[in-house]
Amino acid sequence: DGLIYRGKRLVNWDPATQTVLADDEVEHETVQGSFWYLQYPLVGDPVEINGQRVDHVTVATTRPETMLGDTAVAMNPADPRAKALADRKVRLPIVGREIPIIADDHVVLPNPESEDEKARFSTGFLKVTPAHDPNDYEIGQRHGLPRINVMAPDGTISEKYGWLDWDQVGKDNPDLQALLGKDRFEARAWIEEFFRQEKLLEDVRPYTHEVGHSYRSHVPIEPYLSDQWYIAVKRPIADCGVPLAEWVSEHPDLVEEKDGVTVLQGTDVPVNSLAGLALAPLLDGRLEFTPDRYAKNYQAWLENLRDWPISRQLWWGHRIPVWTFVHFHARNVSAGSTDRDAWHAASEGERRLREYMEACNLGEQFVARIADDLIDGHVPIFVCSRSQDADLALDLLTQIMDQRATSDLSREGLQAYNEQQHQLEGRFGIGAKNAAVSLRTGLRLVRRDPDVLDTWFSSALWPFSTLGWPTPTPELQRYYPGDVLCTAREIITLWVSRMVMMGQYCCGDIPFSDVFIHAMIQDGEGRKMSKSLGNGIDPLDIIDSHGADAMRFTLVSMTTQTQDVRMPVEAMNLPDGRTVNSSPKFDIGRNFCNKLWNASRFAMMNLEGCPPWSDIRPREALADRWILSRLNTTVRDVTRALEEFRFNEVADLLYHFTWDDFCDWYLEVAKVRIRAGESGPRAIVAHVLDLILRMLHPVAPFITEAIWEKLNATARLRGPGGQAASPLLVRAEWPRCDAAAIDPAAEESFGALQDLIRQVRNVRTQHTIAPSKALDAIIVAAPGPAAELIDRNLELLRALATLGEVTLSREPVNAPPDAAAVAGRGMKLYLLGAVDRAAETARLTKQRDKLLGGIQGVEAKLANEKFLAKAPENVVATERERLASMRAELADVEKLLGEPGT
RNA sequence: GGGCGGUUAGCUCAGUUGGUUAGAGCGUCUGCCUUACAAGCAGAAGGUCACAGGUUCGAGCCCUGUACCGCCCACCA
Repeated sequence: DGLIYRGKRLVNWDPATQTVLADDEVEHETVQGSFWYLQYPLVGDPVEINGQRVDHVTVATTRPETMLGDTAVAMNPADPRAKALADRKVRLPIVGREIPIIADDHVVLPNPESEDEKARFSTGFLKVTPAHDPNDYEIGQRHGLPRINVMAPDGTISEKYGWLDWDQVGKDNPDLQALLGKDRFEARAWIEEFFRQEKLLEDVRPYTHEVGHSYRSHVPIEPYLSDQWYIAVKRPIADCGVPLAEWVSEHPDLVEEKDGVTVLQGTDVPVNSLAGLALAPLLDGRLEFTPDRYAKNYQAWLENLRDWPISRQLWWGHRIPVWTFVHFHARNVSAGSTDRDAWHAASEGERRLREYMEACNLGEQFVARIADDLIDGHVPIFVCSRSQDADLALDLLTQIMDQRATSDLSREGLQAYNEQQHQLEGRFGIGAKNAAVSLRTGLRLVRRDPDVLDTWFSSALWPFSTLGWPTPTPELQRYYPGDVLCTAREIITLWVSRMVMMGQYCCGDIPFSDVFIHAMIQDGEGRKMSKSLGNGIDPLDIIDSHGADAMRFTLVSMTTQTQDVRMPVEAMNLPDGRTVNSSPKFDIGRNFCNKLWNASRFAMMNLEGCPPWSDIRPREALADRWILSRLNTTVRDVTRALEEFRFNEVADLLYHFTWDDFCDWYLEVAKVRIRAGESGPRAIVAHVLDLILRMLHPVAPFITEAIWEKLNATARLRGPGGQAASPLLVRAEWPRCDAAAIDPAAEESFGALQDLIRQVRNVRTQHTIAPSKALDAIIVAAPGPAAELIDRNLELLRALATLGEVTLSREPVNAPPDAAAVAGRGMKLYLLGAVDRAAETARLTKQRDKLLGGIQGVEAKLANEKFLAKAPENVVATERERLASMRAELADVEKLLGEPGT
């Protein structure tokens, strides 16, 4: 579609790894640098400005070493000195090159008072180095300045990479000779020293600024003139495979016409450009981010996108499927010929190449493009392969050979290589490498492009290339598009946007509809984890120290909607003797997995031969109704949290349901009843554990799968529809909430029992009564529901509160002497034999004070007429009820305080 | 320079349209090897919700401002 082109541009060059980087692969770091003030002498007579004799201009720079490539000095046309100085020339020190003073609006006028830091540091004169600075490149284009590249790709000073006037300025210049081969930072020091000695260094001022660094090597980026492949991201595509006409008519509010092009509203992004294809699904709501604030990042980036350089000078990666040809015209177009001749020859070459490819039935499968640079005085023709037929496979094999040093090849390998070369020549009628020019086409294959694709280009294809694209495989049809992408915010632009872009372009649809952006883990001090700091955690070490499920559970429980989470890092000794970075955070997951395992062991010990869950009806026991109510509430809430990407809530809900409700309460109740010979609790234990495992499986896959296997064998589980459960948990159905099982009355009643039990336990602690010592008790409960509740659950109370003889009285009784008492929800419990009066008084007093505090608060609220007038009725009613119940409770407590026992 | 997130118990973090006396895990204190589990059980202590204003009957939550920590984006004179 003509979207890929080749261009000589200033790129972000990493001199350490010697590759180009995209804009978003550049990391900006604050650097303590300097401003150097360099004097460039005027050529010819001095000028008078405001009565001052001026024989030089002073430029300010943060990078003195680039002065070797200066081709102009610029000043603002509004500068009062411009009249006298514009169109004069200066002589560049060291180099001796005479360069013009030009006028350009870009130059910031000096102003020591300004808030703009640049204005404070500016002298009004800007050295212009088009080959080594992006701004200067622009100025150079505006003024037709030469681009003199003074550096080699490794960042050393070199005359070999485009130092256009080297023959004039360098040949007999000992200073420049001395600079050759010096690293850019050595050259900086050398040049500073030169200016100092020549009394041309006016000043050096400290300056803090942002400098781009390579995300790979972390060395400062060098803006470098280089040939690279680009993708045009805002170029309209004639037929982009997406039904855009309908989309435009359905979303008139999202588009506008600009210069005859349909662009997205408020942008210069054509709807049928790559950027437009990625942006439209966000604007129309098909693509959603969670948390949604990240959508803004995505949008802003795409709206301001510049063409994407996709070639990289690396070893690993998809090799760019491009061959370079040049055409040798009969008239021997060679060095010295005019551009026009070269272009003509290339057009001729392209025509003949097309003809030739058509004759070989390859015409449909290749695209040729003419680029604007020369090879040996010839305009090259780039051929990009699009197919995977036998001929191309042959090429590919050849190219794989190319990538190895010949010395690495075995004799057989070398022979095979040569054979491939011959076959290639035979098929194309042209030489593959060092081969003669084809007489038939006049074309010479110069080389296969040695570059590879940007890793993010390859990664952009991931959602469909992994499924066999472009072949319409069953996998592709089944799994593309997908649903959710879960990733980190740092690659929203690098990866997410490119996947959407390529998915739209190549498959006509977005690869996923939801993007979940999780937090980034930092160390305990809020720093990014990094190899150089040594504060990172290796997941494989955590698997050794805590286990895979423990790690996963902990990470899920940390996955909130926030931007960062901290994880304290601690060294830890492993049993095998290694010391690794770990974190106490993972204890959460480990302890929980352990708890689950132990609870399952208990269940398994009791489930042999238990009746199937579906046979246990009706379920009358309070504890059963309670745990089933809690279970179904949990199913409902976990499902909802999962659907809304609130992962920490999923982990939290399951943690507390499993540990608090199931283990601490229901299993304790079940123990008592199972020992008493009841079989109901066994089936319910199996059922609850079953659903816990199903819900927990995504968060702790290994341990749940292992337990499930045993549980299934023991308890013969059923699916929600009553059918036999899948033999593997990973394939088992997600539980459904049984709304009918949610039972607020049961939760209320069981809550009352829990309250009572907890209070008794509290009394025991306060009175330092040995936990094993059973105490007798008298419970007073009003006839009706309260008495029923106690009556039906006496055994349970005895077991969980470690009580001995328990008497239930439906009538008030006189407080027994030497009894502690607890009260609540219309019940009173006298704990006989708790004799510590001081402790009892302290406990009850504390309870009373707490109640008094609460009552005061509510009373104040209800005394406020504005509250009564303006607050919703139900809120007022709730407050009234609260007050009543707290008063009743207070009355009980005060009565107990006044009783002889205390 | 532009944008965003955070500041809640000693530590790490929840807190869903503003509505009981703000929660969890770890740590701390007390007592327990109770035949699933001491990596556990039971009980307890611990908070001026960063600061200053404002809106409201009512603010951890909404608004304004300040401070500090951190992240992202932006062409390095």
